[in-house]
Amino acid sequence: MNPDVLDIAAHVRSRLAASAESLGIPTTTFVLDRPKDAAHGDVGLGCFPFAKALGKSPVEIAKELAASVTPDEVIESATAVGPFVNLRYRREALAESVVRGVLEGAAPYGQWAHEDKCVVIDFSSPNIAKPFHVGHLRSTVIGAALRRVYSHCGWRVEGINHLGDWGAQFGKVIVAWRRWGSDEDLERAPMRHMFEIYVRFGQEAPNDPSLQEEASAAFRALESGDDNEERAIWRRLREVSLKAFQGPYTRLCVEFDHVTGESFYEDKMKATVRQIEEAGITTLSEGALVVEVDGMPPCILRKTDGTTIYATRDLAGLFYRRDTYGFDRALYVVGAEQRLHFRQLRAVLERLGWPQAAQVEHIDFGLILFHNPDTGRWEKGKTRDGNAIFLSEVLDEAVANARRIIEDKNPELADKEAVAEAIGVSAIVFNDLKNSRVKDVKFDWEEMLTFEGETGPYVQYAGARLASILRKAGGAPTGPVAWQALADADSVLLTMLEYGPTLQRVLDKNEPSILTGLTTRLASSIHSYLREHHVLSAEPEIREARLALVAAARKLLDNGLSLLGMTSPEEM
RNA sequence: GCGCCCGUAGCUCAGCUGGAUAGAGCGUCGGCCUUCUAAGCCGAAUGUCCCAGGUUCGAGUCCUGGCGGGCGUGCCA
Repeated sequence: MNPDVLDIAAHVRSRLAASAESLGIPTTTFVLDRPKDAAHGDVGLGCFPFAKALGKSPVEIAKELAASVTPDEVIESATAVGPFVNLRYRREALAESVVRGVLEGAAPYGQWAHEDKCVVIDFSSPNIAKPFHVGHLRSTVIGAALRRVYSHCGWRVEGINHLGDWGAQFGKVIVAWRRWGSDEDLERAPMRHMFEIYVRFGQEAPNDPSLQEEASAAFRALESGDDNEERAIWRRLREVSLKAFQGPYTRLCVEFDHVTGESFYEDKMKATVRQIEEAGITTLSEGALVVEVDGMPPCILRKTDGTTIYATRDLAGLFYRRDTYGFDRALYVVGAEQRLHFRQLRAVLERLGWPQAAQVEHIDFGLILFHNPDTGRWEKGKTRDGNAIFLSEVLDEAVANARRIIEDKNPELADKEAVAEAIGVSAIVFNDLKNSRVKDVKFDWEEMLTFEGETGPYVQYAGARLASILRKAGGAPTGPVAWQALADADSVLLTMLEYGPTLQRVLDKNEPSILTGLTTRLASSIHSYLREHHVLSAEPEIREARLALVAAARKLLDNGLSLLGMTSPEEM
């Protein structure tokens, strides 16, 4: 933290710890949190865990501890309420610490100090044989958010788009292209066309066994390494797809540090397999080279037909990442249906004796479910007519909705199109990041296009109101601020104070929804505050203090949203 | 069959390392725009935290066993 700005949370923690120590209380198990009832105080500490060690009741300990924490420039009071010690910040200390902390970009509000830690995040990783549909949204959006949060918190981050650009499916793609591909259609609607011929392959294969054989042969030819016809087709289709993906990535503000697909490991696979063989943990089983793992099906390294499988490529990727980046954490933002695969990978690493095996984590997330009106249930995979919903359609629909609402609510708005894009796209991102990862997401147009309540636009709207006040005031105050004037803003300030711990929890659990929740609560406290407290018409001293608060809240909201991959329009 | 995940208000979900009276949004009902954006605010009603045991001073949270749903389960990713 900026040495000029006092970190009041740390201050309270150390004051409490000092008092606790003098009473013989072990401070390792300190759990400070915000009391459920705000009337109790700003920070609470339950004394239950100390009772056994001290041989006293929690109530008694709370009383003693509260008595030993004397007020100072930060702590207004420490009171025992039953078994809890509750502290109250001095309002001016709270306001100054938070508002200056944010405005001056001090950690944890601004960039955290660089740590010598590296995280490798594998996310998005679309299969380039298939269109970029809504199913890819989750990995993309969750991974991109994690990438930014880790970076904000001082980690070195290697965000990798591990494209699905290799594997047996490309045999099918190549054959489908040879039979039904059209240059003209590929030019006009590349993803649509590739999807169509891929689907056609799936439809015709059951009636025509030669297709499947041809596909296997094509992948063998591709994997042979020769510069043959198969490779030329593969290269061309890969390029076209990659270009087509750039559209959604740009709209979603998603960036990667490396775009290295499975094909990147083509020439590293042999060495990987050899290393694992040399470790003596492989066996030959039913014609395939496998690693047996406890309580699970074996992990296959080389199929009976001699070609590799995704496990081989993921292992090659892990070897590469370890050697190249020396990661402390390796995250795979991949759907929950691949849990077994990642448990197998980790088990292989453990058998290899990797010390960092436990740091290889599958960041799993739930499925996107579609409503089936025939069964009345939510089901995996397809929409009713069997068509995949393209991500760009979803974004377009949300933007169109934003456009309609702007026309209705704020028709005078300048630059409507850009604002509609910002609102629509962010609404989709927010919708995907608002619940915990593991929950399945029900694909519901109505819910996604709702802009009221706990939604992206709700949070953006709070930011736009703040921005509007700042605009009218001509900016944030520059002179000294009468912090005590913000005594009535504690709900906003205390919520802002949670920013640091929230980011820490996002990292601990690899769970962006925790941050989404904070932005919602911050927006909510802002909306309420603005209703009760007028800024521009207040007495000069109060007006200046409130402006400082408004500037800080706006900035923090903006920071939080950009970490999530959302934009905050100045007006909406 | 086995493994893993989920089960909290009518619906969608929060609930942090077990701790204070289980909370939001949507929907319902009732208020609030001659003051900085009503995409908003305020209020009301709404609970067998799936069930049964157990551990604990204390369980929505931990353990065991059920029930319901989902995903996966050897050469797709």
